[in-house]
Amino acid sequence: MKIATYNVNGINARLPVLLRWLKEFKPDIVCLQELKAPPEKIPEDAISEVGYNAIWHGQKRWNGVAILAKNLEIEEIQRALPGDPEDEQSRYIEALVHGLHICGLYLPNGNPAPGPKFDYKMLWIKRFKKRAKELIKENKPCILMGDFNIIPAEKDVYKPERWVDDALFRPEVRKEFEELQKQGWIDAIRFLHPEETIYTFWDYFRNAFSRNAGLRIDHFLLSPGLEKQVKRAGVDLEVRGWEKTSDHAPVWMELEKK
Amino acid sequence: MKIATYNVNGINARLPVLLRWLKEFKPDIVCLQELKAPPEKIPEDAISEVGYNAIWHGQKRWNGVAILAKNLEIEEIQRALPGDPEDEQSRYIEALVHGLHICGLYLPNGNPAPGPKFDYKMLWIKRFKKRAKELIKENKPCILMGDFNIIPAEKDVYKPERWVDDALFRPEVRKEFEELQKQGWIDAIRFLHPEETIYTFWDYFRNAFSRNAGLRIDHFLLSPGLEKQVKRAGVDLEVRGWEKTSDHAPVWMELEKK
DNA sequence: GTAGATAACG
DNA sequence: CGTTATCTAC
Repeated sequence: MKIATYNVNGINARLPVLLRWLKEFKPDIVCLQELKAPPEKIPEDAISEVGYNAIWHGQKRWNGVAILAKNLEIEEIQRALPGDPEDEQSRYIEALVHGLHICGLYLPNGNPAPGPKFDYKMLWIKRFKKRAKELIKENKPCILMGDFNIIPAEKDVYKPERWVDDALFRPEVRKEFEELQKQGWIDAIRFLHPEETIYTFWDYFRNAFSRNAGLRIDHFLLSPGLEKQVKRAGVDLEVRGWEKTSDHAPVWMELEKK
Repeated sequence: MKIATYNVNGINARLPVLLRWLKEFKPDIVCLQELKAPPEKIPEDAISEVGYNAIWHGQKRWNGVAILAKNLEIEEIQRALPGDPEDEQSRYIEALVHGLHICGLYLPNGNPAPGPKFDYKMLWIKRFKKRAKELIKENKPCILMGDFNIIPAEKDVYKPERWVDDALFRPEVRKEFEELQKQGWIDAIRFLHPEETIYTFWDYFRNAFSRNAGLRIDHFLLSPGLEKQVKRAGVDLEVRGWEKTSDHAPVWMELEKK
């Protein structure tokens, strides 16, 4: 069972790349972020034609998350992060797929920090931690996955010193990521590759990808015990090199049967 | 000697189509309109690579005219229509090419009429007639060519009754086109094809091209005597059917040696 | 419908 | 840099 997360940066602009990736890399369960399309403009038919079911939470211009599954039913649980009925941003979706509890998230970027956007990010994280704690208590296999917009540690960014004041790397944000792990969640990529330099995002500008000036901000957080079923994980770097590609690469992990 | 006029509707958006047309149809002298690009963004190198010299009069967003010539020198005469130093719109360019006096023009659309835009159109036409009269007096071979935004007669529009109040077809505008002809200028297309239905423009919307819901608004006006050298003229309809094409088709005429 | 400019967001 | 939306013009 191959599970992947991919910030597409515009599902319609990315459609050829997305479809090619689905066809060539065949992930079983996928969380997408930054659809940047209203619900009615999600290319459902094209996704269906390559064999995927899908549920999504889109909004007019920005954000937007989806869960795709290949020949598997997707049972939606909720499509909003609890804790703030006023929150209009479509950044969260939760479903049961193949007995797995999947939470797809697109955590706020938060820049510039400090400021209202950073405040929103911190509040969003607090709401998310609350939901994460509930899920831990359920004691069922669960994955929190998506674009966290959090660089967990110095080794997850090409030049840490340049990022100290950035909302993706500020100490209070990293601390929240640590606290999630203290709840019991396991950072799958780091669990399998404790020391390796692994990036999932490279800015479009200044040839960031060819210079490998990247960040690791797309993550899988596994509920306790699930790590025993994860033997392989990685980043589809090749996709980041395709024409008209996203600034993120797809990130994947393989889940073995118990 | 093949001479052509083509409203490209954005020279950069149209570059593949323009280059393909130049390579396949090999016009010797070309007037372009609606470059929609500032002078520094005219793709000079690409045009040069397919064998054309060029001069242009571009402006930031709209309008913009150019003269291209294949292996021929272009001697610029002026790049503004005389008569209003305040006029900022780049709609006129004049040059000597191969002994021919070429005036490339993009006459204002003028809609909605009545209104300031229509007033500007009428004033522009008056200035243009003045220059045209001067050119007639010079008694040298000269062609006024480009997008006139004038439908000369009922047979030049698919549904005349729908266009009576349009700035392209209003009686006072048609009258000005007639007056140009009274100065001595000869409408080359109509001279060769007195009765044929010939269109040069089809709206993008409502499948105007496939319904042949077109207009004839791109013209060649020949100085007296030049008509004897023109034996063939037409519209490159095929180009209007290409991918990412302009709403105008290229219009051409062939000039024989005396 | 299409193009270009601009603004917002990342 | 690059995506989407809005605006303007045609």
